[in-house]
Amino acid sequence: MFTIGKLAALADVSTDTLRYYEREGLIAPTGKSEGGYRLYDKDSVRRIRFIKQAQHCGFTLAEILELLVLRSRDTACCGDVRQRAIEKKLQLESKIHTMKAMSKALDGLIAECADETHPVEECPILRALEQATLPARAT
Amino acid sequence: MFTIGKLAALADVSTDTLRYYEREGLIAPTGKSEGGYRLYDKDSVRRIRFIKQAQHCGFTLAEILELLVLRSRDTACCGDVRQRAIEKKLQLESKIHTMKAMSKALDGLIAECADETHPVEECPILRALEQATLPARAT
DNA sequence: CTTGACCTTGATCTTAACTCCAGGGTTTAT
DNA sequence: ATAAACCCTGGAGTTAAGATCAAGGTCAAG
Repeated sequence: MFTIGKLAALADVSTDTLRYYEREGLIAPTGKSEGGYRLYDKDSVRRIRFIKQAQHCGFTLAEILELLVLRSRDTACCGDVRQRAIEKKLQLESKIHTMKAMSKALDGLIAECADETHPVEECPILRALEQATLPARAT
Repeated sequence: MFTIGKLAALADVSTDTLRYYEREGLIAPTGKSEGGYRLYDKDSVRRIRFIKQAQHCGFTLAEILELLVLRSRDTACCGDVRQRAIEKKLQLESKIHTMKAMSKALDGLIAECADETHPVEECPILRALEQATLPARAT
C-alpha cells in the first residue's frame, strides 16, 4: 500500500491529477490511513496506466470512464470495447482528414507566395484569405 | 452601412461572435449610429471572411490577430506572412503525425480482438491498455 | 519534540472560442 | 402610437483536463 505521492511517482502523474481522477470517478483509493491519507495498491498503478494509455489513443476521460465501467460489468463483452475502439478510430481519421485539408490549403497559399520580398499589401496569402470576390483591393 | 445583425447574416456568424471579436481586437465597427448601434461596411465583411478562412486553415484567433496586425504595418513584408503559414503547416503536420500514431495503435488493438464474443474479462484491448508487465491477470 | 516532508479539503484559475442571459434602449413597420 | 424586431452593456456559463493556492493536519527521522 502506498500513499498518493508514491502512486503519482510510480504512474508518472501529479497528485493533483490523481485527486482529479478520483473526483471524476475514474479511480478510488483502496483504503485510507488513520489520519485520512489515501492508500493505493498495485491495481491502482495498473488502472492509472490504463487511463494514460487510453488517453494516448485519443480517448477522453469521459470515454475512458465508460471503458472502465464496461470492464466492471460482467454483462458486457469484448465486442462492446472493440466497438468503442472502432468508433474512436473513425473519429481520429475524420480529424486527420480535416487537418490534411487545412495543410493542403496552406500549401497552396505558401506556393503562391514564393517571392518573399513583396510588400505586405500585395501578399497573395492575405488576399486569398480574404477570398475577395471583389476586384481585389482599393484602399 | 449595416448593423451588426446584417453583418452577422452576411458573414454567417452570430452577433455575439462579432461582439466577441471586437473585444478581442479583431474587428471594430466602422461607425456608430446616434443610438449607439454598431455600423459596418463592406470591408468588415471581408475582414470577417478573412478571419473565418484563416480559422479553417488552423490559425487561432490570437494568430489571426497577428496576421491582421502584420497586414496593417507597412514595415512588414509578405515573407513574414509566409513564414507564419509555414510554421502553421508544420504544426498541423505534427498533429497529424500524432493522430496517425493513435490511429495505428487502435488498429493493433482492434485486430487483436477479432472474436467479438469474448467475455470482457479477457478482452485483449483492455489488457493491452493496461500494458501489464505483470503475469497478465489474477483477480 | 520538533522539523520537514507529506497529506487533507475546498476553492479558484487556466485556455479557446464562443454562448447565453438580464435588463434595458432604439428602430422600424403598421 | 405602439408593437415587433433589433440593439446595447456587462457578466456569467460552457468544455476538458487539470494546476494552483490556502490553511491546516499527519507522519517519519533525528
